[in-house]
Amino acid sequence: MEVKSIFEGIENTDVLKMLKCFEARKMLFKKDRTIISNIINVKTVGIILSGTANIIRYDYNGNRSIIEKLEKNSVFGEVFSRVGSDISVIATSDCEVLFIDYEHIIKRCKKGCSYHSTLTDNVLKLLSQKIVDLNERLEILSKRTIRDKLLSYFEFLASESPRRSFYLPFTYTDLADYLSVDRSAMMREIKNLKEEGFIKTNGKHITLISY
Amino acid sequence: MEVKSIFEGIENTDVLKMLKCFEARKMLFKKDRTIISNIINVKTVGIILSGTANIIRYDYNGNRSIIEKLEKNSVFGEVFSRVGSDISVIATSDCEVLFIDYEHIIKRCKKGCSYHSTLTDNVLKLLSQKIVDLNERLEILSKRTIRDKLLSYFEFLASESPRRSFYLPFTYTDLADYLSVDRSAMMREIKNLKEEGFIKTNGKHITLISY
DNA sequence: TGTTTTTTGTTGCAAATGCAACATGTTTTT
DNA sequence: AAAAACATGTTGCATTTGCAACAAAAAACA
Repeated sequence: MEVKSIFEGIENTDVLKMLKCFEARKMLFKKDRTIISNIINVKTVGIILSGTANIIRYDYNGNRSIIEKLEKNSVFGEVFSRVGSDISVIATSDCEVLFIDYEHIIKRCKKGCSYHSTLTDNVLKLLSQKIVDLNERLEILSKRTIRDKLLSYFEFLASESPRRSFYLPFTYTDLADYLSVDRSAMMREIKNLKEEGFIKTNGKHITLISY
Repeated sequence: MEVKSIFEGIENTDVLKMLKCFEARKMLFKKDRTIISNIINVKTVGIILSGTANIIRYDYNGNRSIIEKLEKNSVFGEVFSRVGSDISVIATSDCEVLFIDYEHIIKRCKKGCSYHSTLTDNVLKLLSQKIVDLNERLEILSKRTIRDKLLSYFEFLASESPRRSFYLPFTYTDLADYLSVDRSAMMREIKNLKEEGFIKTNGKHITLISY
């Protein structure tokens, strides 16, 4: 079910041909650099080949929201956002990004590249995965209280690892932006959760206590 | 860019052949009936052919969340949700739904149906559209206050119509569940917005005032 | 290494929100 | 047409949250 790479099932030699046919561009970004900003408005899809990045947005109050965490094989682009919403994508580690024009993916290749349809299938899987991720995020944000948002997200992180413990994949400051809540209020709630025996923390290592 | 239907670009006679090849099932649902519930766990994708539906979830406090509003050509299914999140899809009007096993869409057709790839392209577009919708929803839910959530959603509705006025596509009770906030608190905030001259309302008809 | 920047941890206070409980109005059902 | 079910509108009050401001710890940098 999982697709390991957008090129899965395609021979290396064909990959190179395809990249040319698609006019794909591979670019490198250093940590903290902007990958795309709201200024660019091309129908281009980006695929993270290595490294990590965040999709972020600032509202008019200056509040930052981390819309999405991107990692290897994550897909992003203006095509997926409504016009008018100004988001940017910032590298959180050095990354390699492949850009392909959306039209090349959507339209059948006139030259009849034999592997085009394999790639389309792979993109389909990556998009499905993205939908799963967005739904996960929605489930968290639709919780009404900070406590429930925290527990919901922690539960998700814990489910990824065998024990009920895990490392926070970002700083507490970023976590607040990811949950769309005030940081100090979130810290207060984390303290409450500790005092009430729901969690234990040691820096970014968190353990869920099952009563 | 917009795909009008999952069958766009495919001849009527081919559509019928394809439906057979895919083992697609068309089903009818009366208003308020459950289309899928958490009990079913098949890797099946549903496509709304006509009518409307909501994806909803109840949390352990009994709070209902409207996760997503589905209309013609909307795509939904368990494949798009993380396991363990128990969502259901409820028809909000009589609807026709087409079910296709995810595998049939993802995998190349061995029989070489000539139009299989056209359908894959169409599904790709529908999924892209779904991602746009989910991002829209995320943008709203990531707002920190009820006021900002309301304005953000109203702005979206207004952008769809030429004037800065529109009809709420659901009841105020449902709106609260869509924004994931308490209904009475939301009503209070709507009153405030009216008193402060940001909006005018007449039942479900709302006008944004541009100062 | 020492300096600067960022992150974590905390608190008081004002504002926003959820909750409970109603009254009233509207729609659906029998 | 009456009854039942649902939606809208409102309020007081307790709780939660955001905001501002600060100290201490940790990390990044020069």
